[in-house]
Amino acid sequence: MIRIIIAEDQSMILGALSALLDLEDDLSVIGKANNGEQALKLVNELNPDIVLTDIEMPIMTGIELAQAIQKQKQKHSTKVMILTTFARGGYLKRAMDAGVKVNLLKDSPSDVLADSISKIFAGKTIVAPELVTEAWAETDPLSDKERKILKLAYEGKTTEEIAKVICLSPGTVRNYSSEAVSKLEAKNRIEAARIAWQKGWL
Amino acid sequence: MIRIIIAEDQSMILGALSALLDLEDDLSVIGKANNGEQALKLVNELNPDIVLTDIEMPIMTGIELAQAIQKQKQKHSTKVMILTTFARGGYLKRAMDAGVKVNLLKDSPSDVLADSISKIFAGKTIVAPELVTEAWAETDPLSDKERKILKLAYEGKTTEEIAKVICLSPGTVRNYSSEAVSKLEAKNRIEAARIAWQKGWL
DNA sequence: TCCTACTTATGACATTTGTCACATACATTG
DNA sequence: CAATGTATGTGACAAATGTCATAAGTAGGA
Repeated sequence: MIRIIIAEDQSMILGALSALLDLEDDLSVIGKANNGEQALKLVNELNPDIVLTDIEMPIMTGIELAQAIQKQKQKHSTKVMILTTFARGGYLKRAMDAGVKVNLLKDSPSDVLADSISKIFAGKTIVAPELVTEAWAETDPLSDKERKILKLAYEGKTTEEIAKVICLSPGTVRNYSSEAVSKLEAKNRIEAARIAWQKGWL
Repeated sequence: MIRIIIAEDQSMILGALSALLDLEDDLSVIGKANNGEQALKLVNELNPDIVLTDIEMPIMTGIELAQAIQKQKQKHSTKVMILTTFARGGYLKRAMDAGVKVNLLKDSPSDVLADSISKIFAGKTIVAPELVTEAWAETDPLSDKERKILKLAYEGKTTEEIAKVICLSPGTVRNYSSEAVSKLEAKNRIEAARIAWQKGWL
């Protein structure tokens, strides 16, 4: 019997996933968490065979969770598997297109889980964390100030107001905002803010 | 046996939900759609008992779907049920106006969901308690054009682009946007868009 | 029919943004 | 020290946005 902990912030999915996986004969969901932090705690308490985690979660992301577990691996033998979609751009997609076998952990527990997952969700798969860190490396090009400025601009604040909030001159605020716009290849700061927002950078 | 169609743009949730509901003895998921348009087509083909839909979807939102179904209700007896993550004031009112029978949050446990479905089937109306407090929020003061303009502006589109999309002159677009700004007592169209968005008017 | 309301449009003007070239100050490093 | 880099600021100009007065066309009601 493979003992599993699931981490996923949307409780609808969390509930559904655990209910469905529990139906499988050789799988048992022994813990559920809404973010990486909770999951980490559960891992240390329960020492499961596998942690199945989403990537985007508040407080502690799936990637951070994977790293934390990796760091203390002498304490337990838990493997981290990341639940993801093919649809994402970048490295992972290219790897998939080239027919690379994504499930790097070639042991039977992860295979069983992978099978179950693909049975349940078409188009979904689980992968080893090492892969995803590469794939997710579309890093935020924004500086700290740029990020803050976009955020405030997206709330409808004027340049003056933004300047006051972050203690810079209005001119400098415009310089940074202009920088951000060109980095994100947007037409104006609103579009830039939207792009950054969608990528989860704000 | 209650026959259900599900509309939801996140395929993860779509899959989980339908698998889960299919487990119930008295429920049968007969169709899945990624947006309101697909759902509407399926409704007309399959005449289900219940459509379970998300609100925010591309092409056609859940509310628009509800309105479309309400409009042709003599053709079929389908009931609409809305499942949403973020309850923003104004949603409920619009949903009710469109004859929706239920509003539920996505993080209600799934047995509650299944339970609700049966009740809806029996003709009852259910609303998530979280929504009731916001239920009688102010009515949307925006005209149709104003709403559309704010929406597009919030995506970072320029006046010119907006004008092209909705087939008006740039000058008129600016007039409407100015109108909207003063109606919502905002400083500029971005702030106006944000206000409207928060109230669930976009 | 006339009146009114609504939609769409224009022009003029002020304000806000976007862009760029260029300073100034400060810290780091060779 | 001199050289370099980074954060910040200024000024000037172009472009986009916000505001307002006003007008043409259209539809509906009295």
